Amino acid sequence: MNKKNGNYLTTGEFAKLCKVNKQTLFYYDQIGLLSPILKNEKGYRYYSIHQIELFFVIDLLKDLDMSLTDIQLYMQNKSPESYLSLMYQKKEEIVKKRQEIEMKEKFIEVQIALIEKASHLDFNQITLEQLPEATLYLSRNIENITEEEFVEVVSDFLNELNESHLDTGYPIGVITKREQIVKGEYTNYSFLYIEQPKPMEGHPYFKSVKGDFIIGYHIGDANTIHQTYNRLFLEMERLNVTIGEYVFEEYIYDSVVKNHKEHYVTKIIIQVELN
Amino acid sequence: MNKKNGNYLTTGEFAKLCKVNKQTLFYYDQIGLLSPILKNEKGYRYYSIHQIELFFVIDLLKDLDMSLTDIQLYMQNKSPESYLSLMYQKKEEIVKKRQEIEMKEKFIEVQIALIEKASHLDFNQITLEQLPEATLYLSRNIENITEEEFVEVVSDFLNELNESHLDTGYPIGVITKREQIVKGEYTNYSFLYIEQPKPMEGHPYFKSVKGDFIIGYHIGDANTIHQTYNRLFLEMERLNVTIGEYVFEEYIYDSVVKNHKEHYVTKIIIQVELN
DNA sequence: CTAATCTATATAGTTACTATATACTCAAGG
DNA sequence: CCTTGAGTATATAGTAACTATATAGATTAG
Repeated sequence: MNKKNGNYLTTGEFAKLCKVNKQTLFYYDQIGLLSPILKNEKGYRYYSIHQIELFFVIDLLKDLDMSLTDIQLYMQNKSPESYLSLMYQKKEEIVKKRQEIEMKEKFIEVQIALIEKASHLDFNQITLEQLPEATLYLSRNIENITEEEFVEVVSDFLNELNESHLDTGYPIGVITKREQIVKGEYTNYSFLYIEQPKPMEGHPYFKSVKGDFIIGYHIGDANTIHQTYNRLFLEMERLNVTIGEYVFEEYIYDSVVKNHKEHYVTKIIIQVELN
Repeated sequence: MNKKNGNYLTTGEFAKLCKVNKQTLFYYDQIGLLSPILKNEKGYRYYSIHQIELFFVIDLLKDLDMSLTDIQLYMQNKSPESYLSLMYQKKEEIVKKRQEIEMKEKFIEVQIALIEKASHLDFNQITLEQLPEATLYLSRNIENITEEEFVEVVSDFLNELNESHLDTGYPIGVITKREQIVKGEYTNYSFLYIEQPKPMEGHPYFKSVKGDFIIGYHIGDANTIHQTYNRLFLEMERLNVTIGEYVFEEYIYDSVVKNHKEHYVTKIIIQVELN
């Protein structure tokens, strides 16, 4: 019996249809997950085209993070009823997975937009700008907070971002109050924030900002940031503006795109009042 | 120096934020992929919250099937430019991935609908039904075809299904011509087909069917199907209808939901002419 | 009839974790 | 101040699901 009456596929052929390595099919046969419908006396395996549907289901379940052991467990006791309940369960999982993919797609788009924008900036320029309304997703207050509290605030902050399907890709920024800045306490932050172009209605911790801002860029590690603040203060004096309620800092280039801290770039946005 | 001035996270804390095993972070540090920004004299690791963005990028790239070695290769020579081109490339990949997920979601929905429908059928009933127009995606002709040609036809058939983003989840059916059926050659098929509720315009190999059909179900292995055909012929005689041009066969229950061939169910749809 | 190409089994290697064993460090309570 | 329990560290072994390699037999094309 070689290849029988036509409608049979060898391991190599079946592997090609499944778009998978031949060894994988040997492996599946070995563990008894998917065996050819017949083996001839020489040990040659022959698959039927209908088996591709079973392979497709296995592949789907695997994609949905089901282990081969668990798949086999299902396969050993399959029935239309158990298949149906499995599919209902996997339907929920795949919806979640699709949403995650969509968030990641959005993340990539935002990253592209941000880096494109950054490449057109002159980091030596200090500008006075009137900014339109922008919405920021805020963390709880982090002033004079303990170690454990800080961890919890950050944890809640990031989890909520995830669970509410908010936009990701924007950098985590920090907000410092005027009183800290004038004391030279540049790292005594009050809030963390992430920009949200499309905020969800009725969600807490959103802050809208607009008005006049002095914008400058600090190149280098955060511990030399006072130098850049001093340059900004000089410019503010020259322009006859005074510091407003809040200062915002966000990374333009960080460890994601630069190898050395000396090349990191932080955008500093100082709220100001015109006199 | 323990935990420094607050804004540092221990390995365990950072792991929790990243939703990942602590060991994974040790491993990433070991291979130099993501190291904490500082280690104290006791070897304790301290991460900054900003490092979560780097972790997120690593996680994203990993999700898009990039190996840790390749990610590291990128990380060793990163720049805004290379990051940008990487993101453009990954954007294409994630779009493809989303489409695949969407197809699989559709597959699950179709499977649920089919099994739900099947559970309401009486497999002993033979019915004469007038079916509305249905569209079938057809393979090339497979009559008297060689082994290699058959493999290629099936391969092309399945590939096109995939590449054209056609609906999946419907079973692979077979079409047999009247002349074969009357000779008792029930396995000399002419085409493979898959139902397509929403066919794409201008696509070749689509066949629309409607009219009168005798519908019955064969329970058991394909090699005993002649028995069911005989039952169907008797019923056709009783109803005074004669066999039309084509006969369609498709699995209702197969190896995906049943363990034994004796429990497989094949739906047989015989085109008929009323007299 | 022979060479190229397929098939098979057996075994070792790989990736990215994951678990375990052992030891050190630290913060909190009695 | 001491202890206890939780956290940290390293080193090493184990795991899942392949994937590659080596060796040998079978089949097919010219």
